[in-house]
Amino acid sequence: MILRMSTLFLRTLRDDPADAEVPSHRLLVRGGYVRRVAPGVFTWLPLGFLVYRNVEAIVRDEMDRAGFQEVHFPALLPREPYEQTNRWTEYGDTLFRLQDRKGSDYLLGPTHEEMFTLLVKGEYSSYKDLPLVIYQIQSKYRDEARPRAGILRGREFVMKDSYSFDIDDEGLARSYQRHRDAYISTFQRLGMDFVIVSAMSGAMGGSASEEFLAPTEVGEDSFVRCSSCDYAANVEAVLTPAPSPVDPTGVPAAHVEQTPETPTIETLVDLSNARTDLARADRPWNAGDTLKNVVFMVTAPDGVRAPLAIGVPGDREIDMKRLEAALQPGVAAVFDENDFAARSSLVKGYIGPGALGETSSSGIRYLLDPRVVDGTRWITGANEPGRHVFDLVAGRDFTGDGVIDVAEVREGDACPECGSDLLLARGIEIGHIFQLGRKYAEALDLKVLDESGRLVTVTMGSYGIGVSRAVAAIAEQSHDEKGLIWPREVAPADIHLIATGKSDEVFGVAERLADALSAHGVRVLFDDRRGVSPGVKFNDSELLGVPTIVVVGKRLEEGFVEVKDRRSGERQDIPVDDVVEVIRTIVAA
RNA sequence: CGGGGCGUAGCGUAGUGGCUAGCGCGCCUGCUUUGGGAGCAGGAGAUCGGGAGUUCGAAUCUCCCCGCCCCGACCA
Repeated sequence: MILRMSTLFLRTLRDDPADAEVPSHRLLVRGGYVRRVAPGVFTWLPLGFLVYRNVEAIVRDEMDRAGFQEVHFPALLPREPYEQTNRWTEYGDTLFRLQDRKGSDYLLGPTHEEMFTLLVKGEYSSYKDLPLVIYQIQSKYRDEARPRAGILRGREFVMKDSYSFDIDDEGLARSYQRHRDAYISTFQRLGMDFVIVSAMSGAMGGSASEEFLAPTEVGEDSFVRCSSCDYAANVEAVLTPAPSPVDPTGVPAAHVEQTPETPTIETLVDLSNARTDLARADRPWNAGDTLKNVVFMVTAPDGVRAPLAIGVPGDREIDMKRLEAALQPGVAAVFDENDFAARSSLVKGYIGPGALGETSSSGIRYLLDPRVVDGTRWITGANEPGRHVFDLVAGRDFTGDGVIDVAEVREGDACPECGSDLLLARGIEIGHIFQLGRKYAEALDLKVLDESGRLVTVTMGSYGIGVSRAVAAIAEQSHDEKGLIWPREVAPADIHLIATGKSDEVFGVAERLADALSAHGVRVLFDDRRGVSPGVKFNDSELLGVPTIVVVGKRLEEGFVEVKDRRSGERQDIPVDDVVEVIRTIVAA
């Protein structure tokens, strides 16, 4: 393959596009790989499409190797199946909806659980047909509230989604593991740095779930990994280990104190330390000694609203993402002025356990952070303006209605597996595998006959890879200040051959070199443009990011061609006659 | 949906009521140049996001609408 830059449909930009912030977006646009068509909607140009297809080919190859079978659904789907699983409603504004000329409702598929389930239902009816895994690589549509970062988060994107169908949980576990293994090989071949983290299964429902994240600063997902063991989890799924109960013997009885003008944790701590009668003997009070009670209004999918109070140590905020994940499919919003006005027992800034709990006068469900174990003593609200209660002991003086693990996760928190420090980082979600279970099979009545002739509901798994997103994630992980640096497996070409100079000699040698390499299966991007200055060609080659750059130019007089490694910058002069062999070796490595 | 920023040629931008909307990149023609985004000369390319209004006169002021970017909310 020879791509000639003299005729290639490509225009690189000297300036960064004004609307691109993250490196992958900036470089993919500057390098002429993609162009924006509409918010979150992009066109792949020739070089970009080559990279995209390489990524897609690797994903497909690994699926096929695993024994999975490819199908292809339409992107345009009817409303009915999504009505049956309630997702026509649950997906909300994110769903692209449209109508045909008769006024019938359609949608552009955001994901295809329903369609796969119905397809299998229509064809299979026996346990002998299972297990089955089918997949597709298809454009997905989600009307995101805020598309961002170029193709990293678009409204149209390509996803590989597969679905497994098994008769029992053991089978599902095996299908899940086959995907996990296939994903590991896939991302390794894509040349990506990735971590596998425990995840919440989210809106899809289901149980076991892991995400494949590409660590990078621009990632939208936060995750932790342990500094010593191999524990890793999305922050939404991090488990906070509960400390052992403390013996409260010797802690004075709870006592209410006047604490005027202390509606915040900070003012409360300051006042407690400033008052000699309240100060601790051994050390100053700090925010972690206080118990902060935050009230939310939770809206269930059926629209029913109920308040929920959560008690966390005062030095921690509640992480809204963790809260949302814990409350799925309910949605939480912080109490607003109207909510407070309707609940006179709640004194904003001074809410305490005394007014909370299902058996209390308010009847508000009250859940506690795992750190609030029996015997721990707290300073907390006394449910009257300007008053707090001191030495309130969990288990002795108050109890919650349960535990909820939604406080913010911080670097240095204890690993739930081994207790070492957790490290916090960000990543791009490039793959997600999870065991759906029977949610969709039940909703759409997918059953097969088992060995004893009884109808049993099939159990399913769902597994996605963001194919177009992976292109951007690779760009994000693999670039420098000059441009992109593609891993060879996904690069648009193996070598970027530059002919530079005036002489026909140089161009003639380069032509013959391009032919020879191409004949050996080396993919050549050939800068055969006449009259373009060397600086432009060098800069373009660095921007475009083909892994090996070969220059036929000045040193040809002495019989040499330069071979440069894009990533390391290392260059070597190779005698003309040896170049083909040297490059073949590099490409094969 | 809330907060902030912005919309002038393919790209990046200047221009706060007054001549024909300026510049750089890119593009076209000619000559020169050829190892780090070349030089000279000539040229094409703009309904100044859209609409309404104020005014003798609007890219510039007012109102409405549309769109983009960032942060938050939301989201496999």
